[in-house]
Amino acid sequence: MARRGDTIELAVLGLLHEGPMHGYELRKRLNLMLGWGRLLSYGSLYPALKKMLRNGLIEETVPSGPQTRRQRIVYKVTEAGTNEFERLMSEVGPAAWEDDNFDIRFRFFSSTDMEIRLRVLEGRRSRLQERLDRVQRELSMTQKEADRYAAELQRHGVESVEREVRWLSDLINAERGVPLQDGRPETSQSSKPSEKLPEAPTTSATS
Amino acid sequence: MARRGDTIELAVLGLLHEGPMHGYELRKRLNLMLGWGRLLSYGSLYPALKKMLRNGLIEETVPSGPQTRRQRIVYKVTEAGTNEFERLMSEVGPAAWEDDNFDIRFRFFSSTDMEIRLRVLEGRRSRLQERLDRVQRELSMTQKEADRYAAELQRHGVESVEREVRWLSDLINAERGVPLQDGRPETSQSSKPSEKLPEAPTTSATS
DNA sequence: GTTAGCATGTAAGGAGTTACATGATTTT
DNA sequence: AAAATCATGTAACTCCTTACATGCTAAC
Repeated sequence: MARRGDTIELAVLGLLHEGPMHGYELRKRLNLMLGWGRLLSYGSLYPALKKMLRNGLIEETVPSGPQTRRQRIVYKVTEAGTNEFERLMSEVGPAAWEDDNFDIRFRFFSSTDMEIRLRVLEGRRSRLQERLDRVQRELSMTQKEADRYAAELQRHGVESVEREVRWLSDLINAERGVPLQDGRPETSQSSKPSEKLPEAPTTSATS
Repeated sequence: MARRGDTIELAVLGLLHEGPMHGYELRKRLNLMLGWGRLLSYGSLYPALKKMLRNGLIEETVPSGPQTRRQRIVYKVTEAGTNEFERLMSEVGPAAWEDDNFDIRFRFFSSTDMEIRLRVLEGRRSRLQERLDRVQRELSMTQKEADRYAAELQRHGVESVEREVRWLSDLINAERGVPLQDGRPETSQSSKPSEKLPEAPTTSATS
């Protein structure tokens, strides 16, 4: 389970956990956090919502009060939905450290406990590290890329992934409660996540 | 035209331009440059090659010399393929600055002239800038994101895109022949592409 | 001899985008 | 009055991934 397709589901469950919402609103929020890349289309959001309705993960209510705007369908999580959300969030396998999937999970990290958080963070880090190693290894076997643009692309790519790895390391240290950690002094100006963000409510919302 | 699906086609044409190759080899190289993300599967490469064969963009030859390994099918570009490659590379519309598409184009920048390069680079930069503006605007409307992880994700996302924008700016300056440019002094340690990489062979390889 | 890597393919299925379709409400 | 934004949805299509299927060669 937890294949790529469950990404939207996880995100929707997480967002609805913060309060009932209608589709349009959901899409806007999703686009704000989803990968900074492509936008989520209605053509994939609404069918996903219908599917979740069928599976009983969410409920729809059409508010009959004074309608400011057009009829809006407000969704909220059911108990089954909460269970499913917790189940999905506690999956720590490879699927959990895929790009989009990781971002969503991270966004809702407050809903899991530290153990899960650490596993996901470390999983993602080692996945990125592998990628880096593989590229660097294969790069040394091939000739030094005569083309300047190809070389620049490669350099930039490696640098980006390295930054990402440092970011993850900082987060892992913060989770473990390491206040600032010495680290390698030359790269110490890397990121330093907002505060320290260690300890956090271990309670997963079981309302 | 130039929808998402043409990305593989463009990449294959570009690579074969640097010399004939068989599928397995092609895949390896593609994976080295393609987005640093997901790997390209055989299930999408081989069908793509077949399609290009049908369209006459490439030719296959089974080398009958001493076979070290198993039978390998070596592909090379046809004249039609070269034309198509040049046509694709000179498209400067929005599709050209999509993530993967941009990377591929950049990789083969040597095959186009500076005007095209500048348009693609600037297009991508403004696309990223838009994204940044939209997020920052919507962020100021919503409350300040109470959740620490949500906030951290946002911060990191913004920072990454900002870095990308600086990278593109440096490249644009380099293209224009600006040696180092003053810029804002605090962010001057940003990237500085390998050399200056201005001028480049305007000749597109016409076999 | 058996595992690992080279090498090429096909079939089924999933996920999401594009384009279409509709209509209310608010702002200019 | 027009344009923009809110709001929900469907159908067709494209693309890619997964899993399967095959078989050679090199290394252990």
